[in-house]
Amino acid sequence: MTVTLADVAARAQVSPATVSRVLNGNYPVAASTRERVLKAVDDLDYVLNGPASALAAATSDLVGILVNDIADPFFGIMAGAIQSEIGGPGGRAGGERLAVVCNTGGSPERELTYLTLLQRQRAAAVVLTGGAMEDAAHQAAVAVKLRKLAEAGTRVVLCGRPPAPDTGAIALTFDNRGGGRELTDHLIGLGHRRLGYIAGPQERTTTRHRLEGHRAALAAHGIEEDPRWAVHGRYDRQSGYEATLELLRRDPSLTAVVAANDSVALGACAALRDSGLRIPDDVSVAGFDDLPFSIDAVPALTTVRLPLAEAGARAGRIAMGREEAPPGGIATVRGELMVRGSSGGPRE
Amino acid sequence: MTVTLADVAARAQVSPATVSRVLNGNYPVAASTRERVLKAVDDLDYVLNGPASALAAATSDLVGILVNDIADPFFGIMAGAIQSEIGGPGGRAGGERLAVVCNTGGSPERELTYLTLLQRQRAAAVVLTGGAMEDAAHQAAVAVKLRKLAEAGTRVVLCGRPPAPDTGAIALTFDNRGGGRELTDHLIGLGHRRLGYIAGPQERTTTRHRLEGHRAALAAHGIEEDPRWAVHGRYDRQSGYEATLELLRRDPSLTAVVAANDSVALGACAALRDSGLRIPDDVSVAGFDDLPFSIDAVPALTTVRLPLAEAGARAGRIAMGREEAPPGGIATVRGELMVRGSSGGPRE
DNA sequence: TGCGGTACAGCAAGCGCTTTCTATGCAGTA
DNA sequence: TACTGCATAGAAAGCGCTTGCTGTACCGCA
Repeated sequence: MTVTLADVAARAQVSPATVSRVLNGNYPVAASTRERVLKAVDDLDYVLNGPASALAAATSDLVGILVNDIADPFFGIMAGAIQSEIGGPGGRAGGERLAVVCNTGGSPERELTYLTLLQRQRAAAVVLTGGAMEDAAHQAAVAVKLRKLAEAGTRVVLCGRPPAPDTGAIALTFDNRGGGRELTDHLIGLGHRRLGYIAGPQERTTTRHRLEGHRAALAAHGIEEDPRWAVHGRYDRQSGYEATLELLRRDPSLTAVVAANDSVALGACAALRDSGLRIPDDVSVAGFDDLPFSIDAVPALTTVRLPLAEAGARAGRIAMGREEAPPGGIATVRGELMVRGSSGGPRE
Repeated sequence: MTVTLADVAARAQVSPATVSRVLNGNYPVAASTRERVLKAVDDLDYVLNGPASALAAATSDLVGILVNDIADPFFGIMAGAIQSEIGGPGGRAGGERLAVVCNTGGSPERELTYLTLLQRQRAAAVVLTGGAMEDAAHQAAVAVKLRKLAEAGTRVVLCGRPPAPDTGAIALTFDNRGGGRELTDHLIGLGHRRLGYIAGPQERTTTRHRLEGHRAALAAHGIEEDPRWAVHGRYDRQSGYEATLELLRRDPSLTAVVAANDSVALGACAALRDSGLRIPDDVSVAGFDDLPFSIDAVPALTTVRLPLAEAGARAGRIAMGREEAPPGGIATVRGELMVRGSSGGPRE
């Protein structure tokens, strides 16, 4: 049937132990022997049995990356950066690792199940990306899992996600609150006083933090927020489109719309245009994240750039133990305000 | 240390065999015993050892999805659809599977390494998405691997990728040639005679097929292509921007630019605008794929819609054996021309 | 010449699970 | 009462690999 270590050993006239050592390169083997073994491996097209190896060595070369929505470039960019550092194939260092990304679709159950699955596989490391759900029970369940993983020797890193106290997880957190505040500060600075806000899904840390930043800016400038000015939706374009129409219906006098992210902002732009409003002359629009397409919006989107690739790369290195964890196990990654054409002074 | 099957067995006062049977549910176990076992599992927080299980059962619950660029929604959308059908957690059927996506970054070596890694893990199925590299040696190497995988019982499905003859792989192929042809037909129909083409990376089936479709349309209308009209680049926005400037430099009289995909088209739009040209009044632009953001371009992008999610879902079902393979193991998935604002008649 | 040291190579004991085969108990049947 | 058959449960043999420990040469040095 399939070729085993023993087959290779037989062909190379050595013991299985020697073959294993040649393959792992962690024990001295005479050059001539090594060559003989390698030749046999090649001749037989031998492929190591991963599960058997993992079982015997009590380690695995699997690294899991959890994302909320794999179809969203926000996660894709981070995942790509993480994966490239994990070394996967082609990465610089060490044994080859299977860096795999798992799509939770924003579902708490799936998140938990994936964690269990990775725990089952005795993953070498796990990176969780993006905002967390705020349901208390779920958070507790995740915390327990993370602690278990850490105890079992799996390195756990959070990238773009708030810290999980007492779990041993390293956190690279995005300063969503600060970014949101800066963005709204900018709009207020331009003279806006009536700002709509399209928030992301309820019960998500990212959603809440960005909204809090927005409100902090309003408060700092003594602007009282009208409850009609905030709408919740999903993190996608269509949601932005619908929410904007709703906002316009509720209060046509709005002069600016702040969106939870760039995709939502794009939908907002479309809705405004379809409503016969010019950007930014009639209404200013702002996004968040600065995804690649945002600069191509017309006008180009004012937004907050998050260093997704850099943060992902760093998370990947930390997960691989190739970079030291930040002091206290927590680092805050700041965004950068990108002022572009979609924001301008309010109409008269 | 970690809890094992034996620990659970001891606590439930049964043999390890019984615990295994309860967990796998493939053998009659008295209800009372089952409950006792389940309780013990719960009490001890037992988590199955994946590698051990895979070794003993000679099967694995891993399913691999290979993508060329995880940061590109083109792949993200397909991967998400595949994964949701694989069942991963939350999926409808059967035992939980770990659907993992692997990012090759378009590198042949990484593609091969990932295949080996998945082979090593004795993956239950593998789905390869997107265009293939056209290097003969590489294609042969991949073919060999795919055959090996198939022989070892791994189901192999190609999604949006040309068939791989004699490998036993099921192929769901996109009709890139037909789509490209239809798109250019449309532009020619509008009156264009001088069309620039921004192709994707060399040596990629997708690149070649789309370009062939374009040329077939030109030929069908008796238009002789000027060699200056085609430029190769990457599948991203920046590449589209640069290529468009180059195209404009080579021949300012072009009245239309056809891009290899939507991201490239977006870059093209930006370059045209920055060059003081209006779309579509001065130059028409067309993309390919119809990614979500394409409709938000200004003007909205004329493009070819590929049913990425549908194809992915189908590939996922086939990989899980939940849907029958198409006759002959090959199915062609057609695109649909989406005529929007970015294309219009040529300027005088 | 003899002995410690070094450099390899092999033996064999698991790693934690699955599964075949073999009990065992008890109900049903003759 | 004796026997067959079914429903469960357990014993034990691996699955293919890693690794601690045990040789066995052979070298250098005293």
